Amino acid sequence: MSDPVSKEVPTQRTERDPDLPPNFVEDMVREQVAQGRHGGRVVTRFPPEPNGYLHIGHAKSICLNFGLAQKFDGQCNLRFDDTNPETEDADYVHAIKKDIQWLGFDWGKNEFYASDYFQKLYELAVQMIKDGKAYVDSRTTEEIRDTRGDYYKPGVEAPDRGRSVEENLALFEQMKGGTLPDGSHVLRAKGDMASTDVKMRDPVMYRIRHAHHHRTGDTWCIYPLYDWAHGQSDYIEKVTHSICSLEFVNHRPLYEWFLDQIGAPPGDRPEQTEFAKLNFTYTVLSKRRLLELVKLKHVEGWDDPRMPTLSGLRRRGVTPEALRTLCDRVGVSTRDSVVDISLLEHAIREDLNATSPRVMAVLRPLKVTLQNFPENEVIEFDAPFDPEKPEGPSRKIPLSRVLYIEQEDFMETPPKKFFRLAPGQEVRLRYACIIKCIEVKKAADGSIEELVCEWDPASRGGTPADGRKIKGTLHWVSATHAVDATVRLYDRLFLAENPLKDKDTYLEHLNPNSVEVLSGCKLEPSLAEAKAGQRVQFERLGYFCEDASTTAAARVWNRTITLKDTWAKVAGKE
RNA sequence: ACGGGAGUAGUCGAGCAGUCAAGACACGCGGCUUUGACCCGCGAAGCGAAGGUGCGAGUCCUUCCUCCCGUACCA
Repeated sequence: MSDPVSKEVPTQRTERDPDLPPNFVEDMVREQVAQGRHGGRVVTRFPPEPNGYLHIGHAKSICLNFGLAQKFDGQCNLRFDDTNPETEDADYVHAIKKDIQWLGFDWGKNEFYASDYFQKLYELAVQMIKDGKAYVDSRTTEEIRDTRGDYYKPGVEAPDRGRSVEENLALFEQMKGGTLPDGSHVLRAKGDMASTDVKMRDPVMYRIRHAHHHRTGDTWCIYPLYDWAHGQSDYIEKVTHSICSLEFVNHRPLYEWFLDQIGAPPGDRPEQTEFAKLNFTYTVLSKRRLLELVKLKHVEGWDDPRMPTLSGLRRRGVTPEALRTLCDRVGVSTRDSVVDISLLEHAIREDLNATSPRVMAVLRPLKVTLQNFPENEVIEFDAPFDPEKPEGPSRKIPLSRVLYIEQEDFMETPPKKFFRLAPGQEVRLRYACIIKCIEVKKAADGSIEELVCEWDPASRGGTPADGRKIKGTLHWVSATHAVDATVRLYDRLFLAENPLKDKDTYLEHLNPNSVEVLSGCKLEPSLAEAKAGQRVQFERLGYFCEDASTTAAARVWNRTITLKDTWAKVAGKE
């Protein structure tokens, strides 16, 4: 991440950035570092499970964890929490790594996998058994569940809880050996079946699963569960700050208890801190739901531009800078929150506004013939890519007798304050000249087919010679020079502000018009050379990004986001 | 009913007993404009409730209310 200040003044890097909201995690770490806790070290980790794609919610965690490491000269490990081979896959590993890099973070050599620690975890578990702290329970899942009790009633201890160390050791060895069927036994820690904290009622540490693991293959048939694997993995990696989302607050006592059991020294072990994860209005952020959208083909894949996944946002044209800025702005707290999607949209527009070249494209063409413009003549106008820097880079824009304007920029009987084209009205063609509509040609069905206009040769460049005021300025493209393209207009995927209000019917809130594909769009000729991934602003329309599927013969652009449209708001009220 | 979290404007979110309760987005009004964009002004809007302790309370105490999480051999 660009952080010129910390590079120039490294000694101040741990101070609060006055331009950004402070957050309690950073404040906590700063204080601990000042006190010399963990020897002043800061080691965080981002622990994705490779069973789905990363989404914008993960971006907050990534920014927090990697950001902390940067601010405090520490380290952030990328650790794949791959303890459930039935749902995980190497393809996800690749996608996740690509997304993190795209977001702008680098884990260097610190790429780890929970599966790297299977042997170590196993040895730790054996020690637990030897210490009389764990036992093999040979009942069914149902029996175990039925005896766990509930919120008001304590659980009852398992009959197998009293097995001897030798018997437990032998049984656990058999579980690992591969001769026992899935589900026949589990290894449980001896917690407290009477605890009011249900999580402490003899938590399961290992289960038998004869499943192929994407990294360890068939080496193991017993797999550790989250509560056992996660904390110990943090400890093995010497993580100092294990930051996770609010739903894990309930796990913290167990997290600490397991660390106690394996003898992790109180002064030198990872500490779990929870924060509120990111949620947005009109958005669904849960891997399970996102997977569902993909499988049910409501979208075209994990990287469909309508998806809130990092790969979808990338394809849509959103910049990593915008996402990082957004994460900084929303702050970090312990309060369940749902951020207004407009905050994201603003961050996207803000960055794109500062970085996108301006070009012209007509999405829904309306033919305009300049009656008094000489046939076969072409006039080229110089137009800067950044209108705020007129002397900067520019391109030539050709004007000829026939051109296209946007259909919605003409109205036969315009309402008040319609600063666009109408019969008898004048309007400016951006960077070119003033034109006046003198005739409307219609098809047999009454639809408008073509506009006949007159241009004012004395207004070259768009400035009328007599200084008369021209309120409206339209974007346009010369017909003979236009580059044809397909443009996909994206809108929000869900119509409801809170699509998951009723989790069973959330698909009913899917926006049937979340994508509109327009073909025959007319791009200005400078875009003939554009490459996939190129981001631009089509003036007066919005920010667009050339899609990965584009070819010279079939150009495809995606609309990242529209420009704010005050006129639409005004017109909509009438 | 049990355990654990959390309540500051429409949405996020500063504030940690003592200026008129930051800032951002959204919203409204106005200005500027060869993008009805950007930008620049201005405005409306808030401490979940009730008690209590302080000269003084979002800030401390008590009670109440509301919301979230928790009984997976998922993470």
